[in-house]
Order: sequence, then structure tokens, then C-alpha cells
Amino acid sequence: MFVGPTILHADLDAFYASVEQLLNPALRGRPIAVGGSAHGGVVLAASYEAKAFGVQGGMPGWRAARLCPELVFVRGNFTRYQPLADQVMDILGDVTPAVQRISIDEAFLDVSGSVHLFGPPGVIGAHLRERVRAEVGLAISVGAARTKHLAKVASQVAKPDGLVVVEPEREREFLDPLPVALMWGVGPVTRQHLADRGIHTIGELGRATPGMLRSLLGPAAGERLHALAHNTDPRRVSAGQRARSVGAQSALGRREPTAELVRAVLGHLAERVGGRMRAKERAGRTITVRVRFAGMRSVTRSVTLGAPVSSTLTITEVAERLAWQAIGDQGEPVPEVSLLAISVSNLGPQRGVQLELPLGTEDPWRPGSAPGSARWALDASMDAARARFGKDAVGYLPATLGRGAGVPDDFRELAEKDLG
DNA sequence: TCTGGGGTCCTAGGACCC
DNA sequence: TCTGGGGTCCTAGGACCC
Repeated sequence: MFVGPTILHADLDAFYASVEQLLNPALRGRPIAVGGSAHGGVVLAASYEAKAFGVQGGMPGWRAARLCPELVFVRGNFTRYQPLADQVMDILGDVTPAVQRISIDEAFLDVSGSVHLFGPPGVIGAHLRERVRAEVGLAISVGAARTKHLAKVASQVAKPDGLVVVEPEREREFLDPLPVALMWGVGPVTRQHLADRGIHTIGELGRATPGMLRSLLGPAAGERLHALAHNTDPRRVSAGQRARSVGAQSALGRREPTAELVRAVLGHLAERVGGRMRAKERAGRTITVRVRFAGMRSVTRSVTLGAPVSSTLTITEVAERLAWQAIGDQGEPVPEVSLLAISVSNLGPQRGVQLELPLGTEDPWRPGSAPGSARWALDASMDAARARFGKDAVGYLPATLGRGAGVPDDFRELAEKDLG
């Protein structure tokens, strides 16, 4: 058994932006942003040339344009991303079946069983990088180490277009000078909390007592950070994990929450969520609605039902009730709404015709509602029509929603892709 | 000039049960 | 009489990741 840095983390560099530069040579070497515009919207990804100016994914377009006046905004060929990423994952899978994909563009590999065939992890990493470059045309960075967390840190350090192998006897030397923000799970809030205690590097974090970290960050986060800093995190590479929730959301700008608007948006979201659950033969007991108000404050309301549901109509009805509860709790005057979201969790298998009854009514034949079997038949025919004629063939998306919703549908398709 | 869309995990308080 | 301890589930909120 090979003992050493047998966990690899492989991560495509600036993936969406790199694909755009691959597809359009005129964009190569230039600062580009995928998504957004100089006037609005959100940048989904930035090329390294743009990152040099401080442009980052998630940033409003107008701010990105101010940071980098030559920035080129491209709309994004969203349908091209998934196949290219899949092609890369296939290459990774050629050296080991133990590939855990954690997003569209990155994966962990356990190569402990592969070293006798392909050589040490550093050689495997270099080989994978060459193949991805030659066969797909993209740069991928690879980190190799004894644990997942350290491999991920190593790939971040390797970027752009690099390979970093952390030998076991040099782990401390490698980790200690790095900023805490490179650690998985340390975001802006935690980084600030640590900075307030004079902790800026992973080395400094390693010298903090577990008790101090627990009281500062809570038991779980404190424990985990302590383990990460000492590189004793035990997580293994595991292929295939089921989703724990299915959700959809829609940003609305600022809108007065009329009955028509709320019903239309929630109906549309429920259709997306329900359709995806039915496609996976899953159903869920807990339905959560999030309402974000103008000013970005948001509240959630949820309910757990006695039985799992996946019908569009049932989800719509429950979601509507929850949304009005959330809005009503804000008091007068009724605030403007900037986003609605539905998520279904507590998932389990969905089998056969469900007995989904309209909530809050004893009589399933109440006008305007449908009994369980009718709901199931309705969903089934809608799903079938969509499968045959395309996703826009049926269902309803009122004209009031059609415009101004910033994100292309192709991106939604991509974002909802099941990676399990 | 005004902030996307998809997720995971954790915490705290309360209800409820034994 | 007036109050123990443990466990589970639910709800709301928040940090974080890609």
C-alpha cells in the first residue's frame, strides 16, 4: 500500500471564462466576464486577465466594469459547459474509479490504488493535466496530498494552470504561512472573527486551542477548523451521494407582492422543483419558502407534511400559504419583494400514484383543487409533453415574469444539473 | 449603479416523549 | 409534590461553497 499524497483535487481554471476563450480565440488574453453587463446583472465568472483587476464571480456588473474598463462582457454559451466538463471528468476517471465530483468543474480522486499502474501521484497529476490540455483544450490545476482538505488547498495554491504535491513530511511547512481564508469553510465572517483574535494564517490557527475555537465559532465549526489546521480531517473520497434538497428561486427586482404575481412566480418555481423531483423519482416532506424583501433582508417559512409530496399543484398551494405568512408577518405597509424561492427537503423515494390532498381542506373535490390521482395524472402529462416537445411546450410563465429576469434559462439548466 | 441560482451544514429554542 | 436527563423532530436563521 502506497503511503503518501494519494488524494488529488483537480479544478478547472476559471472554467466558464476559459471555455469562452477556447470557443472564441479573439477573447484569449483579454479580461472577460461571463454574464452581467456594465449596467447591471451579476458576473458569473471572470477570466484570469479580469481577476488581475479584482473582478470576481458574484460581483455586480457595473462594479466589475469600474474595476476594469477594458472588460469584455460575454453572454455565455451555457449549453457548451456541461459536455466539456463531462469530457474532463471522463479523463479523470481513466486513472481511478474513485472520483468524487463536487461541482461542475472540480473533483477529488483517490489514487492509492493506481500508483502501481501509473506512478506516484505527482506523475498522475501531471499526466491528467497534459491530457485535459491536449484533448479538451482547457487548463486544470491539480493538488495532491494526504487528505482531501489539504489537496484542495494545494490545488488553489497551484492555480493558475499548476500542480502542487504536498509530501507528508512537509505539510506543516506548506500550510503554516497560508492565509486562513484558503481553508474550506472559512468565509468572510469567520475570517473576520479570526482576524479579531489576531489569527491570520493557518499556522496561527493551529496554535489556537480547540476550546477557544469552539467558543468563537461553535462546537462543530471549531472542531472542524482545528482538525483542518492540524490536517487530521478524516473525510474520505466517496463517489455518489444523494441530494438532500431540491430548490428553485427567482429574483424579481422590486415588486409589489400582488396575489397574481405571487401565484405566478410560485407556480413557476413549483413546476421546476416538482418536475425535477419527479424526474428523479423523489418526493419530500418539508417545504420551505424564502421571501427576500427590497433591501436584501429575507425570511423563511417552512412546514413539514405528514407524507412526501412532489406534485406541482401541492407544492404551489403550500408555498403560497407560506409566502403570505412570511409577507403578512412583516406588518404594514406591505413591503416590496425582490425574490421568491421554494425548496423541498426531507427527501425520500416517490412511488406510484400519491395521495396528495389539497392542504387545509377536508374535501379534495373542492372547486379549484384536484385530488391526488388527478394531480398525479396532470403532472405526468405535463412531464411527458415537456419531454417530447421541449421545456417551454407546456406550463405557464406569465408575461410579467418573462422580462428582466437576468439569468438565461440555459444557466438555470446548468445550475440544477445533478452531479451526484 | 443595486446585488443570480443551485446547494450543504450548523445552531438555537421549543415541543414532545420516555 | 413543582421538577431530572436524554433523545428526536421541527422551525427559523445564517455561514459557506460553486
